[in-house]
Amino acid sequence: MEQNKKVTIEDIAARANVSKSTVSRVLTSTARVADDKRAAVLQAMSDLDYQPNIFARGLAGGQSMTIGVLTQNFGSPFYDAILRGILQGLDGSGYSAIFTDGRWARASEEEALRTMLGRQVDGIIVVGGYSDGATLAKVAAQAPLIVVGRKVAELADRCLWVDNFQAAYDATRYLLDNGHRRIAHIAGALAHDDAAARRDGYVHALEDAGIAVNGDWIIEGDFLSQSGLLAVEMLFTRGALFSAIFAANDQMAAGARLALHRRGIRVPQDVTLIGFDNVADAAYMIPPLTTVNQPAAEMGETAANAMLQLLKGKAIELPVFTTELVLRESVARLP
Amino acid sequence: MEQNKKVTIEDIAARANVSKSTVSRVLTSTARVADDKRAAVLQAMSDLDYQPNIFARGLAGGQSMTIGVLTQNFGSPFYDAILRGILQGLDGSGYSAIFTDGRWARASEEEALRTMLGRQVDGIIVVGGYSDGATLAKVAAQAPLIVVGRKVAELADRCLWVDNFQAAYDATRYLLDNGHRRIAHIAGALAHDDAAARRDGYVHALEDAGIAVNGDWIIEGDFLSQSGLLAVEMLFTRGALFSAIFAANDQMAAGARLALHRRGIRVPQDVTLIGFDNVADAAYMIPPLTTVNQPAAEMGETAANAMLQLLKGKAIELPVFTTELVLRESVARLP
DNA sequence: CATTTGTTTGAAAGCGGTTTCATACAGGGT
DNA sequence: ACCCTGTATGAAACCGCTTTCAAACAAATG
Repeated sequence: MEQNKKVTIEDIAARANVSKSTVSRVLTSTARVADDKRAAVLQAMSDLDYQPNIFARGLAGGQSMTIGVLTQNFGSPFYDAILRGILQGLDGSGYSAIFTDGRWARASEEEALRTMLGRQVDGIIVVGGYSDGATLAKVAAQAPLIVVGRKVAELADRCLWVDNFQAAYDATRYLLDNGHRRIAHIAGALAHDDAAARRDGYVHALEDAGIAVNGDWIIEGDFLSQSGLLAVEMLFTRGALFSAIFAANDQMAAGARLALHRRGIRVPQDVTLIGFDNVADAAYMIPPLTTVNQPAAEMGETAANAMLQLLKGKAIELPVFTTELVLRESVARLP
Repeated sequence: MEQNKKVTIEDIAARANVSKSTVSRVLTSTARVADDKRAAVLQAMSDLDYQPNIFARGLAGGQSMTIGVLTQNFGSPFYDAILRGILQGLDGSGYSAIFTDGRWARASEEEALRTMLGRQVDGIIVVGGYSDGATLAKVAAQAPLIVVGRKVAELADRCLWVDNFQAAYDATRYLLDNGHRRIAHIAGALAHDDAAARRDGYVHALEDAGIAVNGDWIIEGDFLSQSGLLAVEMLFTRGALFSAIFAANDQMAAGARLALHRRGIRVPQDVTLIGFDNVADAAYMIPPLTTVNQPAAEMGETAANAMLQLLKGKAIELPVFTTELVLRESVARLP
């Protein structure tokens, strides 16, 4: 059952009465091969259930047919959606993805990048992360690089991102339009550019509406549910009398929701809640959460396709992804 | 910035005044090397920032230092937790993981397995999936194989699983102990062994309690939230007067929860709800969901470690993972 | 018919490591 | 001294495929 140990190109060559070279040629279709020989080779390959050895190929051709994906915090709904999109986009291309987890720590990220390079990946897709522009630029010099979910100044044309500032501004604006004036914000880890941009969007929307921003009403979380819960507790401790909360992501919104629930505060009748990301679960929160949609899977897929283009040596033009507010049931209109 | 194109073993050899062979020896530590030469080699390697070429190594040594992970439905919270565990377990071992998504379709699964084998992965970890035992056994003959989250008869000693029957039995039993007699079940896709086992556990618990099982009260879902919602609608359509619902996973429980919410039915005051998996979000549902915990990340990590053992040629002894009921706030005690 | 041009094909040289095998050398024993 | 062992090292073969290079042959040109 396993003596089919290794069928090599040579076996195929022998069976088809041609040389290795010819077999290789039909394999890579880099040169014209007479129809009959090509047929013979193909036949032999299927007869012997031939499977080219990726390593030999990689060694000789310099192509690994592998693209490395650096992700953070594997298992978070938003990033996973991006990853799924990447896998989807790579599907059928002959390229496989190898994942490494940077865990939101600069050191492991750089380590991960090194490993990938050492594995001769043909390209690298970086999803989020903290690694600085200079580091990424250096990596980009060694292999095609695409950054998704983040904007890096040094690599602007290789980044796939959404305008977090504008999205947060719009979300806040929506709250204002619904009559809310006392709006608290649960920010993400502010070391994140995304988190900072969202906070800024919130701040500017308030300012533009002529509302004084109260620093006490902005609590920094870490994007995890627990921090959303804690943030609400903190707000109460500070005596904040808010009518609405804008959370920088859905998970924190869920945490906030629970904190409110524990105090018997109804959403949206007593307090309005709005999230960010539109992860799958948001639609099943109680009540279903109004949130800002980021087309995560689509971004991942686009990243993969762009990478494929890059590998073919073509130029790429990255689209700007737009967010949109998904209206559900967690926002109340104030009289 | 990128002319360090390729530092090869030969460069190291030259710089350290030794032969390729010696360099290789210190690289793989397969043979004794004089201390001074070893030092010289090490020095040269760090001087030149040497990074061995994985492909050359794989070709020559037959080791790819890669382990393939076949997953399903990338992005589902439960499976992602397992994947995270795998990554964690592999960390620092020198092995990297390459992921492929089987999408819960037999055909793509087999396709994925083929690709992995073609990529000469050193081992394969299968997470869930439908592929039948015979297929997996065949794969196992070609590379070390570990199956997690599923029990395959042909490969019993290579499977990491939890006793779904017992877990479901216990969960149902818990409901019974709390005075519930009218318990509905939202099953997973029954083509899944897991889903079937959970359903059976539910059925047996009822029978053992002398309660007649009503087929109308068992609705088959597909493990996604939406199906949980639909299931509840279906139950109402069928006129089921249940006091509790046991959902085969947390996502369907969330869907069910929303359906109840829409009808103004309170949980747990009016209807009790219990889930399965204990995904991260379960603790943040409204109310926090009582559910069966499966140590997903731990299972993943164990799978990775077991794989590492297998690759070292050691025998493995897979632990049996136990589930436990996580008591939260979605279950009410009936008088 | 000789010569040029073009196309298909095979031989052979890598790609960068690992591993076998033989050699050189240092000790040990008698 | 002489032979036997044992060990560190280098030379060379090899892993399976890609790719250059040149040869062989066919067709086209004058």
